[in-house]
Amino acid sequence: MPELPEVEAVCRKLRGAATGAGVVGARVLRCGTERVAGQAVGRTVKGVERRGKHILVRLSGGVTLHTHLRMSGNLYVIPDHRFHSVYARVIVELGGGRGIVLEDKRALARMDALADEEIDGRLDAELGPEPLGAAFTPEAFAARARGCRQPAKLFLMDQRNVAGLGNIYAAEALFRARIDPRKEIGRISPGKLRGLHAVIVGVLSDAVESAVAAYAGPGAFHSEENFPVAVYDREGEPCVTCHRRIVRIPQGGRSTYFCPGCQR
DNA sequence: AACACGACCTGGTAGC
DNA sequence: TGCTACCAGGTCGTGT
Repeated sequence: MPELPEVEAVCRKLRGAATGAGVVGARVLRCGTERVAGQAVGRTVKGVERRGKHILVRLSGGVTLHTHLRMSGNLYVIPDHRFHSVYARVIVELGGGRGIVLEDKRALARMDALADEEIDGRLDAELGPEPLGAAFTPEAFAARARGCRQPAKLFLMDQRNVAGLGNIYAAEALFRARIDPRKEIGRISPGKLRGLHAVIVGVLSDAVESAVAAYAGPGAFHSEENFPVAVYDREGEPCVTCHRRIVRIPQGGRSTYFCPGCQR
């Protein structure tokens, strides 16, 4: 599920619920990383930050709980750490009996405990600018794209170019910008590239709002009631603009959806 | 260096 | 109804 907007919703909820709480224990269920227990206990939650799709729970003493939800993870506070879903993978026990639970049906999500500098340095090296941050300017985006041979969709999915876009919002942004996902990013006109930059910001801003509104914690993640998806998972349906059928093609081992009429 | 592809995991569902 | 096959909002490691 989680791309930047959903991860942002998770972070905001977690920040409100966990900031100030003390960590009194940690249990790694099924599999996971043992360092969480060793490094986190006895510290206090100072805050929760997001970088791309990564969640950073800042603890006292310069330690960060780093979580990536991958495809199907979720992270939220439960009132009693003894009562958790069968899909819980890590439980961080908080003072007062509450708990932060990392939950994932597919067991792909990861949590680890690291020194602040270590995780910050790693993410800074791996990730491009925050698309909703000041560093994500049209000029920086164009500079990154210049000379690049990647198809537009793969370029957007690459976290080194923009941090936080995934399969859905990359497809939606390309639809709004009317760009064929197969088109080499370096061959897109400056005007269209500027338009793409703008719709990335627009799509993600809209999606953050709807994700925050829709995200309840356990279970419900979906923001599609609020965020209208034009092409994603709509193979064969008529395009909302030109009524041609949406098609699905494989790209980088994933499904890309687009309108062959509008996106050129 | 750039790309394709399988691996990681398990659940949901379309189709027979 | 029951089984199978395929698909999944992400990333990493390996091989070409």
